[in-house]
Amino acid sequence: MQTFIEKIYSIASMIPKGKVSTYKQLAQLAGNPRAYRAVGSAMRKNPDTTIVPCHRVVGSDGKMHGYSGGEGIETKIIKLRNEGVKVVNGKVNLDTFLWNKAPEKSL
DNA sequence: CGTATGACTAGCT
DNA sequence: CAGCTAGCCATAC
Repeated sequence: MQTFIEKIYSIASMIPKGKVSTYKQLAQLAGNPRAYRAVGSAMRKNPDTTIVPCHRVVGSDGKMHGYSGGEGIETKIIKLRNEGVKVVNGKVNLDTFLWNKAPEKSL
């Protein structure tokens, strides 16, 4: 059993390209929907952005709160756009880019 | 073990 | 809509 944070890394690392997830979402998948605060701490201390695409993690409103890499938010937005995610007004349309942990086969 | 911090979220003004 | 407060959890010191 690793720390809660390590679990977060594992989940965050499996977020598909062109999709984003929220801190609360990760907390839920980790098993602690109330630990979204710890999720943010994990991202902040993230050991490697290459294995932990924290730039694909945004807030509940699709808004980004911070980023430890590059220029910070700026870099985060650029990375998302490079992944195909449209960032408008510094926010992401969760209705379109929110990562569904269970991609339904039909809709 | 207790205190302090943080990339959060929801509610109120 | 924007700004602030309170509640919340895990980690670091």
